[in-house]
Amino acid sequence: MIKSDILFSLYLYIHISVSCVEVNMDTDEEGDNDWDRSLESDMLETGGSTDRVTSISQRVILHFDLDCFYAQVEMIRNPALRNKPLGIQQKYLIVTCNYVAREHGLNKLMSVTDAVEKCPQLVLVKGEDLTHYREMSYKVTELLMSYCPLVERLGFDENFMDVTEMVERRLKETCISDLSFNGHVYKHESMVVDEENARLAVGSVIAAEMRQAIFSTLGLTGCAGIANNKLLAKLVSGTFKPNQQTTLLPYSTAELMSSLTGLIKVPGIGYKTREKLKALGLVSVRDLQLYSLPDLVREFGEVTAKRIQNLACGIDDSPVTPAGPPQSLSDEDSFKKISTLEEVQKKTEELLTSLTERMHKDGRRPHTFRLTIRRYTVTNRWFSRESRQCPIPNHTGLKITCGSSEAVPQLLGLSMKLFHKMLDTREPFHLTLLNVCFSNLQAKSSSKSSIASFFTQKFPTTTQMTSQQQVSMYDFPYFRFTQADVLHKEDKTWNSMKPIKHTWISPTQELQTQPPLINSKSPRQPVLEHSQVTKMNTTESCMSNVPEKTLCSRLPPGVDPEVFKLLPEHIQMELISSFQSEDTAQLIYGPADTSSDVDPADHSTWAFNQPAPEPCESALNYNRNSASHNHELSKNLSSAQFTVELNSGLVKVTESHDIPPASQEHQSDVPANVDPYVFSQLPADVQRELLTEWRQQKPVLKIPSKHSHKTSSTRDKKSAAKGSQCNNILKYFKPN
DNA sequence: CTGGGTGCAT
DNA sequence: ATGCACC
Repeated sequence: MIKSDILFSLYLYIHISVSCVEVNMDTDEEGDNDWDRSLESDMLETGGSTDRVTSISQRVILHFDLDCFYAQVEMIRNPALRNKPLGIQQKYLIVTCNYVAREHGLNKLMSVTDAVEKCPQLVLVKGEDLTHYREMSYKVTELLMSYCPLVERLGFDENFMDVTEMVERRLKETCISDLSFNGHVYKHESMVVDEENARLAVGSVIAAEMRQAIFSTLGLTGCAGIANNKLLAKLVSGTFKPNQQTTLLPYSTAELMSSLTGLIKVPGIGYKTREKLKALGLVSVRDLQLYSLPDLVREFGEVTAKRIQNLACGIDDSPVTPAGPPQSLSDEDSFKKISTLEEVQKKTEELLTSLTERMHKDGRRPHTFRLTIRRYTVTNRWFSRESRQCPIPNHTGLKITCGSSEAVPQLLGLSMKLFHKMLDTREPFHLTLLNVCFSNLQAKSSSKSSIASFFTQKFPTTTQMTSQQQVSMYDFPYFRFTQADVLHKEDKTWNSMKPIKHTWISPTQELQTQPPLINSKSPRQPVLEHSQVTKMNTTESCMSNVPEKTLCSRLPPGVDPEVFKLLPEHIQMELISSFQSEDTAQLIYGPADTSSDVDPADHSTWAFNQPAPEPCESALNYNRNSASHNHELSKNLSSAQFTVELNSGLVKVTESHDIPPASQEHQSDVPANVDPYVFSQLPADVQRELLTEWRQQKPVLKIPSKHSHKTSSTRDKKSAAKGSQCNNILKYFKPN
């Protein structure tokens, strides 16, 4: 095979010249195609330089994206909205809408006018108050964290997870022949699990379990993407919507990237960057992949240039940075016009009142206050926010934390001072936005010396508690149960930990008998041996037509562009990646892939991935029968009354006051910091055990952990900073 | 006239 | 400290 020879010489070239890539050829199995596979799996991820550079070093990253999140929350709060077209309105915009509305042609970020024109029956719910969305959002994050602490939030409705370690653990106790992909595999109707893709397959199973957990405990559906980095996981997660999941195999990366219709679709490239790139003549993802890096550096600086070009190639070694409590709390409102000092005062006071309340509930003390305005200008009515900030005096800070009503007037005084720093009120002004923000939040120091407690938190004396997240986890009720329970049953080691799901999410047989989200299809779908699969994809995706000049300028000396051109895209991508100094990659592509659209006929994995509009029946039964009548869904979300008024053919739904929570007479034995619903869902024997423990007033188990992430050193600083506050994260996660 | 958040560059 | 960019 001529092509084989060409590739092999290239492969040798790389081994000789790229020192950071150390593929161990000796351990490769024999066979003609091994070189090919090595390139694929071993060269893409170069992030862990100390790791063995094998496929093992590849991360497994999940991205979760809840379907039309605000709309789902409102439909849970008021189930009557389920089968109506529903739009969530902020000011004049429909920020999101449910899928019934989407059938009428509605979409995100439409103006109310357009939306109502398209769908006169549209039900509108105001969504400017984010309280319920924020609460639900943190419940989702917390639930995911119960599986694995490496969860990063992106906005309210997205979460990344690094489940690499979880996958490794599971892989050890699983036979590859027993594995199958759960959900879709990008651009594949079926995929046989082999050594190369086993980790992603396990990741897809984990993702499905977590989606199921989110659904059965919170009633929310969403999509998931499974890939080797955050960028790709996020990009692939939306391939099948709603309520489905998709796995990206590494060699499909090029195809996924070239399916993007514009640079703005690349997460990390936003409006401004796109405009700058446009000025350089770069419009498509491919344009950016091919562009000269030095020129890009000239425009963006080295760091950004490399980053965005890598992104265009599907390369992203950014770590999953665990969620902590928010680092700032802010509240804002926008409006047509505010032009008098009185209006400013009034609006600021409103904002401060709610913000201060939130801050009080948080428990931490803010040390910095910021006021932001947006002025109306004809030319740039777009952006241009201006802000001034100042330290919060001690006496004010204390009043915020303790909930004193004097806090607001004091802050209002501060606000007006800041306001006058920005604006000469003798001149006329026109504001369209006000924002107040608390930042520099510090956990209130306990009776202990603050220095001492800082150190005990930050540097646990022994190997115990290497992860800052786990410190907070012990204060989180769910974790007390589940981890203690798991440890009792599983011999007190983290490594043998089964997914907490089995003791927490599905405590009853009932729940476990639900139609699983898991792939019901037979794992046996033997079509091709691995080598055949590889070969097939190698030959089918050959590229051509790359401008000669570009090629020559990008390739290292000694590599024949003609030869290089013959390589499949994904190989090229990886090769060029390795040619780059450090971790930068550039890519040479063939003509843009025109088949960017998802094939609607691809229902290969459809059966087990159907959208599930309602939480499973037995979960509902269970909730109805639960002692508290006070489960998550009703307690936190279904407690609003709605009044419907007809208004010029438009149904407006406005929220009235919340119904007080149901009584909790049956939970008298449960400590205040324990969620009765969660408790009620535990197996009876665990309940008894816990009750016994509480009666004896034993302290909650502290669980020594040898759990430590290899990435932790790279973000020690950040983790440490969050760690000092992490006792407070439970304020956000704690039910109720 | 989206709201609320994060992180980086300067 | 402030603005920019991003989701």
